[in-house]
Amino acid sequence: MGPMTRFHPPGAPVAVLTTQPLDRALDYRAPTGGVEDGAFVEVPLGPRKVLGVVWGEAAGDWPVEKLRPILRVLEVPAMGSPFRDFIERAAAYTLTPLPAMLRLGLRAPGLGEVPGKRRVYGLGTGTPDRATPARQKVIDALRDRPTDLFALSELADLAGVSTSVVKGLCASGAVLEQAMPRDADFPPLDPARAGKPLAPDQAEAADALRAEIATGDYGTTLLRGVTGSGKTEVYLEAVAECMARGRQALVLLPEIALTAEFLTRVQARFGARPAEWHSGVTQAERRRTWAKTAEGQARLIVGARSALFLPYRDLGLIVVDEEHDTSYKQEDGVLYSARDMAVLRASCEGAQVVLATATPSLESWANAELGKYKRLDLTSRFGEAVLPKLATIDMRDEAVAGGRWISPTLKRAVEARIIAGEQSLIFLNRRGYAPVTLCRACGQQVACHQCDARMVEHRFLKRLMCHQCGETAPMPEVCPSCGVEGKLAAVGPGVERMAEEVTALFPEARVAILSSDLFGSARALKAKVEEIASGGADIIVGTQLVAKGHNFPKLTLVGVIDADLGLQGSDLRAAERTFQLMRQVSGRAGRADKPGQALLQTYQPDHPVIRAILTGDEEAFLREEAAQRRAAGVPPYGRMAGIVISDPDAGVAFDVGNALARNTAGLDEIGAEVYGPAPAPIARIRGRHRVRLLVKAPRQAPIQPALAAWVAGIDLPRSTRLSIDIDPQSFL
DNA sequence: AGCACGCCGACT
DNA sequence: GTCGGCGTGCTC
Repeated sequence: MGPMTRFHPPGAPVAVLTTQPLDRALDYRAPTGGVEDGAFVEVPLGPRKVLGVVWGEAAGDWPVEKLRPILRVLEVPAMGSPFRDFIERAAAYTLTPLPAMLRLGLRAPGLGEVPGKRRVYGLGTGTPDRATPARQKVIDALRDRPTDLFALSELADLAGVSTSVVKGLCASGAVLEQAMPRDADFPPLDPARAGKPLAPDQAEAADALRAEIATGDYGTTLLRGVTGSGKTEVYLEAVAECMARGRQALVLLPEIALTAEFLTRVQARFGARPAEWHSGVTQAERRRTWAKTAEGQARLIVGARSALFLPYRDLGLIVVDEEHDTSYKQEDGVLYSARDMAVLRASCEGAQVVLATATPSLESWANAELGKYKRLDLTSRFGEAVLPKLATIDMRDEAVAGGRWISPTLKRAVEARIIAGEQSLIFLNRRGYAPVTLCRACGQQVACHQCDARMVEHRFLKRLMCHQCGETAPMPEVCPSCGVEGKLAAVGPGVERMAEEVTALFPEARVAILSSDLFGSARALKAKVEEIASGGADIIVGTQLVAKGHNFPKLTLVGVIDADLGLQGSDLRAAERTFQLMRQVSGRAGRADKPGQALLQTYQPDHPVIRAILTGDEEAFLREEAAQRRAAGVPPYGRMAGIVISDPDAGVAFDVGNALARNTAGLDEIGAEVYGPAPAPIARIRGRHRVRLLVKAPRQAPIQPALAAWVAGIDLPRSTRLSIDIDPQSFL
C-alpha cells in the first residue's frame, strides 16, 4: 500500500520533502488553514525559502517547539497519492535519495513564482532599425520556431547572444515582449475520429489492448511487430480507448528527433496536436504542459523519459515506443531505466503499459515468457511489403585497398540501385571522420584532456571531439605528445570518411550524410530526412540515427560496413544489441512493391549472432541468448549493480574501492559476488578518475538494502563521489 | 544546493 | 590590524 492522503489541521506537525540534497523529509508546522498530503508548499530552510511537497506525518524526531511553519501552499493541484507512491518506490529501487527523486517531479519552470510577473519573448512583426550579426542570430532562432515563447535568458542562450541584444530588438518590435499569458488549454483530441483502416492482425491486437484498458487496472503488454507492420496505428487505438474513458495517456519516444513525425500522425488521428515534453520544448510551454497535466486537461502527452515524472491527474496508459532502445536508460544524475520506471508508475496508477518494438529487449521478452507481460505479435508487414533479403559479404574474400572499406560486391549492388533509380543506405555506426587519430612519429593516439577517451576527428567541424564529454579542440598541427609536425594520421572509418569514399566511388551520385552531430536542431534533421525520403539523394551514409523509425520509401538496399563492430566488446548485451541494430537497419530497406536487400560486410560470417541475423529467426536467437544468460546468472536471470567511485585523485578512488571490496559480509549473506575494483571503462571523465565495482546477485536477492548498508559502512572523503547503478546497461 | 561560520595568508 | 581565500557543517 502506498501513501494515503490526509488533512493536517493548522499547527499540526507534518513532514515536508524538499528537493534539497538532504537524505530525508524535514518536519514543519501546518499553516493557517491546514494542509493536505501532497500539497506543493514553500518552506523556510535556514535563511532561504524552498519548494517542497507535504509528505505525510511528521517523523517526530525534532523538538516540536523548534518546528518552523509552512510559509504558503501553492495554488496547484496537490501531488496525488499514486505519484508519491511512485516517487518512493522508484527511489528505493534505484537507491536514489528521495529529494533527488522528487526533483525530477518538480521540473516545472516558475512553479513557485507569482503568476503574471513572468515576461516572455517571441517573434514580432517589426524590423530592427539596424541589423547586426548578433541581432540576426536572434531573428534566425525565432524564425526557426515562430510560434514559441521564450524566457529572456532562454532566448539569449538559444541564439548565443547576451540578453541586452534581445532587449534591444524589443524596442524596434522585431521581438515581442509580453506578460506570460495564462496557460491556454490544449486543443481537444477526438478519440472517436476514424483512424486508418487496420489489417486483420492489427485490428485483433487493437481489440486486445482495448480490452486491457477496459479493466482499469495495471497490466503490461509487449507489442511486437517488424518495421512497417503498423505498431503505431495499433497503440494509437489504445490511446483512443484510454482517452475515451476519460483518462490520460503518455507516449514515450526514445529520441526527440522522432517526435515531429509522431505529432503529425497524432494530428491526423485525433485532429489536434498533443502536449509535448522534452528538452527541446521552451520553458513557457513546459510550464503550460506541467500545469495542464496536473489539471487533467492535457489528455495525451508525448515525450522523453522525463515525462514519466509529470503530475498526471489520472494516468491510464503509458506507451514505451521502441522499448529496446538503450537511450531509455538515464546514464547520469539519477540512474534509471525509463522502461522499468514506466512499468512501476503504471502499477502505482492502475494504468496499462504497452511496450512496442520490432526487436524486443531480452528483459521484456523474458517477462513475456514468464507470463508477467502479455504479448501481441503483428505478423504481416503493412502494405504487403516483404522483409529484405539478407546476405553476408565475407570480407576475407574481398579485395579492399587500405583505407577503403566498401567491398567490390557492395559497390556492384549500389551501382545496380543507382541504375534502377532506387536509394541505397551505407550504414556505419561511428560518428565523425575517423575513430582514431594517430601520430606516425611517436605512435601515440590523440586523447581527450578531460577524459581518457580517444578524440574523434570531425572533418565537417574541422575539429577533434571527445564523444565522452563533448569537449572539442581544433585539429592540431603538431602531435600533442611528441611535438612532431604533420605526422598525425586518421585511422579507421567514420561516417564522414565513408561519405568521402562513396563520393569517390560514385562521383555522379547524390550523397547525403545522416549523423546526429551534423544537425543543430530536430527541425533541421526532420527537413533533411524529408528531403531524402522524397528522393533527394541516391546514397545515404548514416549512423544508427537512420535505424530509428524514419521511413525512406525509395530505399531498397542497405549495406552494413562493419557488422562485427558491436560484437567486439565484452559487454553482456553485445550480441543482443548487434542483433537488434542489424534487424532495425535492414528493416529500412524495401517497401510495398519493391523488395529490399541487406548486405552485411563481416569477417566472421559463421559467428552465431551473424547467422541468427541472417536466418531472421528471432525467437531462436532470444532463446539461445536467454539460455546463455541463465547459465551465467546474469540479467535478466540474475541481478547486477555497478558502483562507480570517482575522485580527482586516482589513488583515493582506488582506496575507497578496495575498502569496499574488503568488507563484503552483508553481500555474501544474500549470495552476491563482488568484482573489482577496476578502472572504470572510461577511466577518467572531466578530470575525475573513476573506479568501478560490479555486484552480481541471484535474481530474488534483496540487493538494494544490502548495497545501501554496504556503501554506508565506509565514510567517503569529501572529494569522492559514489554512485550506484542498479541494472546497469552499459558495461563499456 | 546554498549559505554561514571559521581559521590562515597578503594588503591598506 | 582586517579583507577574503574556500574547507566544514547545517538546514526542521
